[in-house]
Amino acid sequence: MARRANTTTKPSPQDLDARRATILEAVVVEHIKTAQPVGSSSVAATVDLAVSPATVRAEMVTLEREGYLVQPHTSAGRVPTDKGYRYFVDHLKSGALGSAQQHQVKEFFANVRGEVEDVLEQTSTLLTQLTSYTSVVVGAGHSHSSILSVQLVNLDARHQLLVSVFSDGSVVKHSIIASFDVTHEEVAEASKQLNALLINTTLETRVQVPSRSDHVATLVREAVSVLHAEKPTTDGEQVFIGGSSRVAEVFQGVETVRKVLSILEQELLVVSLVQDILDQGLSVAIGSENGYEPLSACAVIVAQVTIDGEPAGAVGLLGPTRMKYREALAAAQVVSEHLTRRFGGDESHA
Amino acid sequence: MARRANTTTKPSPQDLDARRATILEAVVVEHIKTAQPVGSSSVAATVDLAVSPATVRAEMVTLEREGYLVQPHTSAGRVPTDKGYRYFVDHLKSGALGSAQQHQVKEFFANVRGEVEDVLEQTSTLLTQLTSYTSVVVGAGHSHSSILSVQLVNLDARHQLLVSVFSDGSVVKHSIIASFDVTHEEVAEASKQLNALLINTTLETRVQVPSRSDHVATLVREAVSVLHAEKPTTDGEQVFIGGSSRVAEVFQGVETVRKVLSILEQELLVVSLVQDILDQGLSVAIGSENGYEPLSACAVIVAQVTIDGEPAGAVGLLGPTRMKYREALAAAQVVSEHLTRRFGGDESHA
DNA sequence: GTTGGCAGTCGGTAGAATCGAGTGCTAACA
DNA sequence: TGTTAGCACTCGATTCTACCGACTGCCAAC
Repeated sequence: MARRANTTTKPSPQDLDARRATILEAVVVEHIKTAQPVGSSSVAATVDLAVSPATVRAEMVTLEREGYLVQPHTSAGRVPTDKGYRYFVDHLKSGALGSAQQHQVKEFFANVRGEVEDVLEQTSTLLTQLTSYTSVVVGAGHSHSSILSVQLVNLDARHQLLVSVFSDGSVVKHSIIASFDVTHEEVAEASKQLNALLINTTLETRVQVPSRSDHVATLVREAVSVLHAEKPTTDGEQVFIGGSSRVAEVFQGVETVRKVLSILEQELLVVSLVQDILDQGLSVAIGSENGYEPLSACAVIVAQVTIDGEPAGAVGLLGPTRMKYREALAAAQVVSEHLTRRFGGDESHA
Repeated sequence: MARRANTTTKPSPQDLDARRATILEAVVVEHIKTAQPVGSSSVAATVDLAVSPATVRAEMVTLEREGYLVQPHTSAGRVPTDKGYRYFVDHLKSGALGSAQQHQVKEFFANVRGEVEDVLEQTSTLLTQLTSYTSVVVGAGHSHSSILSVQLVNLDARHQLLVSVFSDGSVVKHSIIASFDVTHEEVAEASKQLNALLINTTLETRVQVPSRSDHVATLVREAVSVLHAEKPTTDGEQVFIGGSSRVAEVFQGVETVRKVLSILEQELLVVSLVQDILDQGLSVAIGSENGYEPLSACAVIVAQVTIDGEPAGAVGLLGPTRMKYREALAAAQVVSEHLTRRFGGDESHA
């Protein structure tokens, strides 16, 4: 399934001449390593093409004309464009994780305990440690889960708490403010009716609420409406971001750092960013591909997590366009597989 | 209560000579405004002391000797030290919020809806908008709250979910993995027993668990132990950080930005930072006062939120030592009061 | 005690000179 | 035709110098 990095459909990967491809790759690799423009002689040296710098130069002119490379200025080496990185990534043979890191991942998943949320949060830390990039872990919403139990609890006569448990193990609470004093008996009765009404439904199911105007019926109506009003938010998606300080390590300009951070602050935006990338069928979005101008200096890697074959979240990594794609892809891949295994088909989630 | 900014007890505010105090204040104000070292003539101009720069100079020498000011280098103006800021803050007449901002706060609290967590999170955004600094909102843990209800829910035969509702309106879930298949009847029975056992206790109460070895008793024991194991974490404290991107606006060095961000990433650390400051009886910690070396370029402002007179959280602002103390203090103060009012004595929390 | 005057310090900036990495072009070569 | 060596050229980066200007500290006069 992951023979090579998942690719695009749109910039049909019109294969480059073999030599040109080699040169492009060399430029990308070198630039990722050094962050400097790379020149023809350096390429000629690293690559086993047995050609002179002059020839490389000629090819680089072509590559530049075709938009894979740019010169920051005359008399500098070349730097890959987004298109250049794209080609590189599309033709990247997926590598494995270093064995130390593989060990770390195994170790981690063998030892994490706690609720799903805790695991996801810690996973984001793991990802950031593995790669030195900022990580994003998105947990799916529960809009498709069915309700296992709802319970109304009296905080005091005027305040009730509706606690709903979903089949995916998530628990949601909603405050209800009554316009009249509510007795414990009424709460208990409302709770009972709510259970009868809602168990095994999903948030998308429309239910028939009682139209009477007594206390209990009013409570029930209120509870159902407040529960179903859940949707407009991110429909329960959870976002965990790890290592935002890595942003400051990886970009040199304070202004870039600021822009990227302020994107990361907006969880809804992060969710849709990840979702957009997945929707495009990509596993990597490079520079402008991600659609957010402030992130044009970034590349984003995503890998989906599935439960019973259904998409149920994703892990992501955010770095500079000159990120270490192979390692980062491997890390995202491996971690998402582990998550899929833990929460997916089998029942062994601890 | 807030006639002047809450002060220290330790660096006994040995009052400075009135003129020196004026000069120090002028330096601080000017430096906060310009971020530049400020020179004697500039001070002489801004201040109504009717003295010449030379005199100011003489005083500044004293102030420097006493540790309130430093020169970045010979032939530069002076910059306040932490001690200088401390004096300034201790003698700051607390100002009011600008009327536009006052309006914004009122508006905000008139319109926020949703659960406590949502309100706190949005409050952190509000604070950051009011001040342009990074904000921290800490919600108290529920270790002192009593349990209103516990419920065990069957996810499947081997997995149960313990859902606990506390008197402060918080809801906590815990997964339980059974080593045997559990029937719905057993879960219901365990649930009943748990309620009998735990209602009106707090997490600190030790309870007598059944010692029998049947399924129900085992479930009950497991549930109680998992619930009481809660403590080691931050005992349920919630942290919301708003505007981390402001860090990049406010500090120029990427390295500083990185260090500060990586502190902010560690929620426990943030909680104890805030707690430490409150424990010292401070409302502002300047530079090294906060005890974290990476934050030595920062000042932290905190204001407590109380419920029924009991400390129940705090709001904080983090900026550079040259932050706009008056405005930031006012903002923190006002917001914390609004929170206190909302969640505190009266019953109007919507 | 205050002040004007003055020499001295030192960072910051502007300009010139230099360096060197890397290019594009061209002519020769296989 | 493709490849290569050679070469002139470009242009950012670095270094150096000179200089300016913002301050200070000190001192003598008020």
